[in-house]
Amino acid sequence: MPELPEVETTRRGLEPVMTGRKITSIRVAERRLRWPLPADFEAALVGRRVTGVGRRAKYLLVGTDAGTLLVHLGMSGSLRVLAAGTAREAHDHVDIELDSGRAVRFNDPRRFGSMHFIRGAPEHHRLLRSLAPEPFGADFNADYLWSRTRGRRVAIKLLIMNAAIVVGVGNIYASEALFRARISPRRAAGRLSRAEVARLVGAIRRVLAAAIKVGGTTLRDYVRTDGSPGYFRQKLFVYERTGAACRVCRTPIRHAVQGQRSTYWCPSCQR
DNA sequence: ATGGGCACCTGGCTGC
DNA sequence: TGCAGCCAGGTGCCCA
Repeated sequence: MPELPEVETTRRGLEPVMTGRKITSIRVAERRLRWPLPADFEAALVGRRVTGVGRRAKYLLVGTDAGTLLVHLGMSGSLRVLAAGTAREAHDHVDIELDSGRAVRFNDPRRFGSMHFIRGAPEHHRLLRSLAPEPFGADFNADYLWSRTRGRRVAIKLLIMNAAIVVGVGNIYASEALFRARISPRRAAGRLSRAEVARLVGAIRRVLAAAIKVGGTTLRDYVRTDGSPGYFRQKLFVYERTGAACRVCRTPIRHAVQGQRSTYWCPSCQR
């Protein structure tokens, strides 16, 4: 699902709805998420006041006066804002009801998503402490990516999807960023030139920013907090376009599997 | 350390 | 119509 642009779009939808509100009740229909919800999950959250909604990598961090609710959307998760009491549908697993009369509802058909309540500093949580720099952060730059690619034989596409190198780049935006940087996804990371590395840093930033602007990419399950889709799908150059004409040079887009994930690229534009 | 592969889960689509 | 097989925005963990 959701890569950084979809998670950031969700964050922006939740922030004005949740900040300053008190959590009046938590209704759980399914505890078996990627990690089962603990027995004290509801009690830990009820009565807490939300201080803000942040994001780290593809995680949402709902800050409260007593700890942080950590949410991951997995492959198929979404969070929607509804009136409290709206009838539940398939795969609606958790409702967070607020004192405004609204509810934030977690839906996730595949249940690869997760929720945790963290009492201490979230950055020390095991799921967050080893994460690489944010793509929009000053510490993600050409010097950094240059040093992290040297000596690496993995394909560059797999490297930029590695959350120990840079966070937020998933299967769609990895292919799209490499197209925009004119680099073949199959190149060994360590063989990229300095100029190519610099191009790639810029391309990752630009494609993620452009996707955030239009609410992310909806392929199947993802929706924004108001239920509307993201519109970046119309701007994809290569993802899921196997055999179609490259939008730049008309060469048929190619497909291959890397690390058990589909990769798409233009064999003419990308070298 | 690095690289490769599997597992978790449900639904939608294809082809026989 | 039924069903097997394959594919899908992620990532933690295990093995060599």
